[in-house]
Amino acid sequence: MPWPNLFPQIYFGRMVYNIPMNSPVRVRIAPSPTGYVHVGNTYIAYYNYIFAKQHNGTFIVRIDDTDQARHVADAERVIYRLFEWLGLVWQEGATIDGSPYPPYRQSEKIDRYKEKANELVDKGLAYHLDGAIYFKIQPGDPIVVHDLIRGEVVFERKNLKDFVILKSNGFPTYQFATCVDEIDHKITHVIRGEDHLSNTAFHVLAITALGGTPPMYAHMPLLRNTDESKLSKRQGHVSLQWYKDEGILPDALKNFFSLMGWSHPEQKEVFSEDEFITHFTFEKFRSRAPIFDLDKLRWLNGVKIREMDNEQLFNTLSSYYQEYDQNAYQQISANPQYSIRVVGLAKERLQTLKDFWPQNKYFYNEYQVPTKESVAKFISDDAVLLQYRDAVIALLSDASLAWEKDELDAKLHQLQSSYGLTPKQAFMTLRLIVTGESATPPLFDTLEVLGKDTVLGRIQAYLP
RNA sequence: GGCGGGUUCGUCUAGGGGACCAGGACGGCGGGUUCUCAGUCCGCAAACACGGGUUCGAAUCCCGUACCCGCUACCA
Repeated sequence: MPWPNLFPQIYFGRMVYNIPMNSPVRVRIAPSPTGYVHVGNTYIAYYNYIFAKQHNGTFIVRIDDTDQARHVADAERVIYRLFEWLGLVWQEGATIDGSPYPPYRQSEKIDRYKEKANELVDKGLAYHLDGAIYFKIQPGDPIVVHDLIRGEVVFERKNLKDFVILKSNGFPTYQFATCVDEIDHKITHVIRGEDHLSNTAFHVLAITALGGTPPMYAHMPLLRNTDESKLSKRQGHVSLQWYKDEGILPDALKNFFSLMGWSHPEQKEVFSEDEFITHFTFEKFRSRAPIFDLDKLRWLNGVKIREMDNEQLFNTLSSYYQEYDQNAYQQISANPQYSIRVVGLAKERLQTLKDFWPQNKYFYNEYQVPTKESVAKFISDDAVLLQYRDAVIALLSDASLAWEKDELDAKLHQLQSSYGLTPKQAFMTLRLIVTGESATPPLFDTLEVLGKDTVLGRIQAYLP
């Protein structure tokens, strides 16, 4: 058994406990299976994932389930499913066969923690008290931890108290289990929330006492609500599931995460994950806790939607509705070629995937005849309306008319002026009758996509 | 209370002694495009927490103060 390394090392002329290692990067995220995935943890998970990817390292998912009371059945699967949705790919964990340092669930290594705690007792570095095991803070120099984001953080030992590593019920404390896992999993960089910064002195001490080399740390700021409090369930949308349900794209969420605390060297707001990876560095990372701004996320989501080509977007919408709305899914997927054209028109008006169906269902079998009052706002005289309607029917029924937007535009404009109607009167009326809506894509594009049969059918069926 | 972290437009941020009467983005407001809603383009309002230093010169460096967050659990 190697004697533990109890001494700090010289780094940049100072005694620090953690020094950069030459070994390949290994990072981890340690979610608790509570039944939902917190968006703040996801933010941190993303930076772990990015950092690993940037260094051709390993991203590990470890399940932090020592807290039996909070354990929810299936909750672990929820984590994996949502991480997969976001595109966070991990290389090691309970789900990956052949992962080299199992187990990856803390609940499966309770004996290991116990054994390690007893080892520290044997070495005189910890002691029994009231049935628990305490780690002894030895007197000595201040503990200097090098943090990738905050620089050197100094802890005086006199401000530290002996801490419990093994509870009297035989379970390890979170603090201790983490330290053992950091060593067992050969973690080189711990990227985690700022709420753990104060405890880092313990971690560094415990890891050193256990014979390990403390990893590099990066303590990320905690996301906040609009009132600047820590992002909580009560106020914001903290569940990752919510973002998925709303129809936020993984790319948009990730791009948004990368804008919180970090900024692109060219001040770009919209960029890809690959671009983020090529430019990212913790040195330029702000330690201020950002407020999660849903408006900007929505804007970004709209931009990402518009960046997709029509077919790609159609596929994305199709699988979204397959999960969330069977009726919409059936109708959208019944005729992909048609839907792709609809998507082309709908695209510029979408902020989220969820917006698509309510905004565009009149392109399918969900047409609602407009109320008399809504049409009367544009043409109030029934006789005029009927005349105009019949003229439109005659025009559109003409077999020699090319069913194409420019042609429709030209011919319908001719008709509109010959009837002495303003463009607004003529076209809003038509829009209302054909779509049932007052807000749609440009009228002639809409007519073209809807097709002659549907358009004529709806106009003919309309009675003032 | 002690300890640790933080503080530039409402929000995300750029900036790190003179290039800053502080730049970009979201949101807001106004306008152009137009048959609506969007999109897009143009423009406007909007910030260096406070007080002392250091300096010819401070958003930037130093010291205090205030406020916010975290830790201070046999929670994670």
